[in-house]
This record gives sequence, structure tokens and C-alpha cells, in this order.
Amino acid sequence: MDYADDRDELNELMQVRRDKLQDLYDLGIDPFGEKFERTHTAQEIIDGFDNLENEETKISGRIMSMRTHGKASFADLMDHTGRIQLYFRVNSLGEEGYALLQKLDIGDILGITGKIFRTRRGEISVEVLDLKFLSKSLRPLPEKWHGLKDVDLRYRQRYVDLIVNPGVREVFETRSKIIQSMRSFLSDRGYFEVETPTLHVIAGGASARPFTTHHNALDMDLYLRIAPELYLKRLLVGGFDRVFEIGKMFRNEGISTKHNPEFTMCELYMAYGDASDMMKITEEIYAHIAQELVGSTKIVFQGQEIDLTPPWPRKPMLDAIEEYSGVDLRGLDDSQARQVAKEKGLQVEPNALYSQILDEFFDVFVEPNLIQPIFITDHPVEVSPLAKRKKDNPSLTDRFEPFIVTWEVANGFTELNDPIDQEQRFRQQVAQRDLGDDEAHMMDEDYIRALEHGMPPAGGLGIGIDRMVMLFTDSPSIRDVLLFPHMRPRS
RNA sequence: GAGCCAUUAGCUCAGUCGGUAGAGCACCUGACUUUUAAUCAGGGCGUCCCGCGUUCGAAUCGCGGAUGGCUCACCA
Repeated sequence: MDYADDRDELNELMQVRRDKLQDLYDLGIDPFGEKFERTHTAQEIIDGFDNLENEETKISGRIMSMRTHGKASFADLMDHTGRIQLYFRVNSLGEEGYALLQKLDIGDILGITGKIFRTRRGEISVEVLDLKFLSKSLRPLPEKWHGLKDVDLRYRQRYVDLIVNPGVREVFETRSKIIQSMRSFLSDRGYFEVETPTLHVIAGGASARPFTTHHNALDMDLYLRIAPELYLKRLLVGGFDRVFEIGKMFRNEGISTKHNPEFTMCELYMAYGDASDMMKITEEIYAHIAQELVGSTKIVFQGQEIDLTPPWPRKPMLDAIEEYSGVDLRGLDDSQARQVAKEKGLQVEPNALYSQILDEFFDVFVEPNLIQPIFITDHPVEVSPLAKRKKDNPSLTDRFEPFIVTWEVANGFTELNDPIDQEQRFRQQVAQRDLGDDEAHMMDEDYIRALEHGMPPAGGLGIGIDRMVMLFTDSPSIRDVLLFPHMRPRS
């Protein structure tokens, strides 16, 4: 087999690497070696140097830079813990062994057997006694100093981004820690982790357009779930006391710095509880994770200090609107609300509903001001079809949304457990659907049936994991916290 | 979906008035046995995002398209 083939289609840099590959084969060396058992990681050698000096070690990783000096050379080897310097000397490797360096490229993955020592300049290093090619790299890496900056390439070729931009790995390590931390937090409090279907016959539990797919054997269309809510509450009917699920949701909507078509949410439900329990747990989870990650409940996001220390203030939506817009929307009907909105310079559809105008007021006047954590509560019943009405005002619900740095980071409420009210709410949603609102709920007869068996009063909460990770990793774009964010295919 | 901006060597970027493309890193050749953005000498590398047009001549101007970024709209 001629590994230096296809020369016409390769640029010079790749041709050179193919030639070296062929040279290795000619020398009887497998450039794509086998299992290599390391004894230390780079970080272990650096941390444990005092006890390891002059010891033999086996380490593996990728060559990230080389400095050759005639009969002695230096290279940096990177593994998942960090970098360590390699020192090659013709005296220790012999003429033949040392000559192999000519076949070495930045990006090659090596298995090194060597001796741990410190150079004259003080750098902890490994003097190479034997090197094995574990994988020859046939493509050049981006430049050592500037790395890979082109965000398009960074997302499309995340593997390269991860190799050359060390901060990227940290973000995803933090993401993993956050999810682990959330799991143990909930599990420690008696929450039981479950998995519910992602293929739904009825896409319910949120107001969003679903993705549609098709089951061939059953010859039926199915939806990718927009929320796990209705299944999790069926489990409360079934007798589970506290449940949670962490998983992907799919919503067929726009892509932005805060939206990806698939995103991760944690939903949890507490039987015999209510919204106030959920607000408490929201604050506690955020504070707990902050404490674990940075050892403080104060964090910095994009240069702003955010104080996550509980308790967070709570403010009814209508109070917040009055505070920031100066307008009291309480008790208005649809047309009065439209009139007030026009006076404040908002764009309103000619037949906009009161609840929609409320939403618009909130988005324009309130949201941009919500930097520090705050719970906005008491949403109108029309936009909260699964939440229980407030006892003292049946047009509002016992619902809350926490905001941090102007983002809605979660959504929770006291769950509606009255099957008759629920059925009426669904009917209203279906009516809106018929009027062209394709984000309104569909009727879910089986869910009503489940409620008819009796669901305990309960609090429920959904936390957006991606936004939480953005906040804790100081990432301004959701794409920075997704390993492989959605991209249009490149032609 | 709309507006604005970007796309030039493997990577990071220059490119003046429209005159036919440059730097650094990386790469190749040589020197160098403790360097670390190693150094020194020499070298080569381009679908200037794609297509059409204007022009004697287009990386540069015009039109259309692709991809990305930001803002807005929808949403978590």
C-alpha cells in the first residue's frame, strides 16, 4: 500500500506528513500503534515531582510544539491533564532512535518511556528513553500562538478546538460537574431519577412548536418531546413522591445565542408541595452549585457580579410591570390593554389579548432590568395552562420564573391537579390552536384520565441546564456550552 | 424570517486609487547537546467563499447565492 499516494489532492503540509508516514512503514514502525499503559499523567508528574525525580515513567499524549537543537531537542506533550516537556538526546536514544524525530510532527500522539528530571531552566521534564508512535497526525493543527479563532470552524471542528484552545475543555468539564452536582443534590433530597419517552404522540407540557418524525412499522407521525412534564406528573399519580429527569428537549424554533433546537432541561416534581417549595429549591440548587464550583455564592458574569445568595426577591409580574413601565395593567380588558400598550409605544396586533400585551410589557420594560436573581410570580392563567390558580385571584396562577442577567433560567408552579379545570384549560388551548396558534397545547385525554385518578398537590420546576452552564462558565453564547451546536451543513 | 458586518496560504491576519497577492506562525533545507512564542541562514506554499456582470484589466466595483457573527422577531 502506498501511503504517499493521492499527492495531487493534498497540499504540501499534508503531503509531507504522508511521506513521513510511508517512511515509518518502510522502517517497520506502525504509525498507528497499540494500547499503551501510562504510569503517570502530565499533571501527576508535575504535582509529584519531589518524589518522582529520576524515576522512570510512561506517559502518553499529543505533541503540541517542538524545539530542535541539533543533537538535543525539546517538545511539549499534552494529555487530558495538561502539558509536560519532553527532552530528547542523541546520547540516550542512539543515532537511530534520535533520527526518528525527523518523522515526528506536531499533532502526533506518542507513548513515551522516560526519566523524570528538571532542566537547567527549572522546567519539570521527561527525558525520552523510548518513543512509540500511537497515532500519526496527517493534518496540521492551527497556529500555536493564536489557536483556532474562527468560530465557524471552532464549532464545526470541535475536536480541533478542544485540542488547541484549553479553555474549551474546562467549560465542558464544568458542564459535567454542574449536572453531577444537580443529580446528587436532588438525589440527596429524596428525588428519584426517571426516564420518560422522547417520542411523543402528543407534544405537551410547554408552548412550543415540535419536531415531527415518523414511525415506519406503526406508520404514524410522532413528535420529539418539547417537555417531559405530563409524563412526570403521571408518575405522581402513580405514587412516586419526588421525581426528576435530566434530558434533551426539542423545539422547532429559531436559533440564537440563547436558543438551540435541542437543549437540556432538568424537571422535578414534589408531591404534597407547591410553588414556594420550588422557589426555595431553585435558589438552593443555584447556590449549592456556585458553592461547589467557585466556593462562593457570588459569581461574575461578563464583568458583572451576580449574587446568588438565597433568598432571592419575589415580585408579582403585574407589580414588576408597574414598577418599570409606570403602568398598572390590573383589571383591564383586552381592548383597554391594547389602548394602554399603544400609548406606551408598543406594537400590538389589532386583536391582541390581555395576556399577550402583559407579556409584551414584561419583555420590553421589565426583563432588560432583571440582572440580579429574582422570581417573577403570578402569571396569568391564559399563558399557564398547567398551573394551579391562585386562591385569592383565579385569573392568576401560582407560578414563578426566576431571572438572572435578564435570562429566564427556570419555570415552576404549583401543579394543577383538578382534572375538570385542566380539561377546560386544554379546550381553551385547542381553541387557540384552531385559531392558528401552533404553539398552543394539544388535548391530552390520557393525562386528564390520569388526573381523574387523583394527583396529590405538587410543586414542579424546570431548570434550563444550558443557560445555567452559560452563567457559571461566563459564556455569552449557548453554542459555547454545547459540544456540537446545531450548524447548517456546509456545501 | 429581516437588517448590518465578515469570508485572502494549514492557522492568525495585512492588502492604499481597479494594475494581477503579502507578513507572522506552521512547513521544507542547513547550523546548533538544557530550549521553552528557542535562535540563525535559505526556500516554497493561494479555487483571494461561489457564480454572473462592468472593465483593456477585479481580492478590490455591481448583482445574485453560500456559510458564519451580531441585532431584531419567536422562544427556554
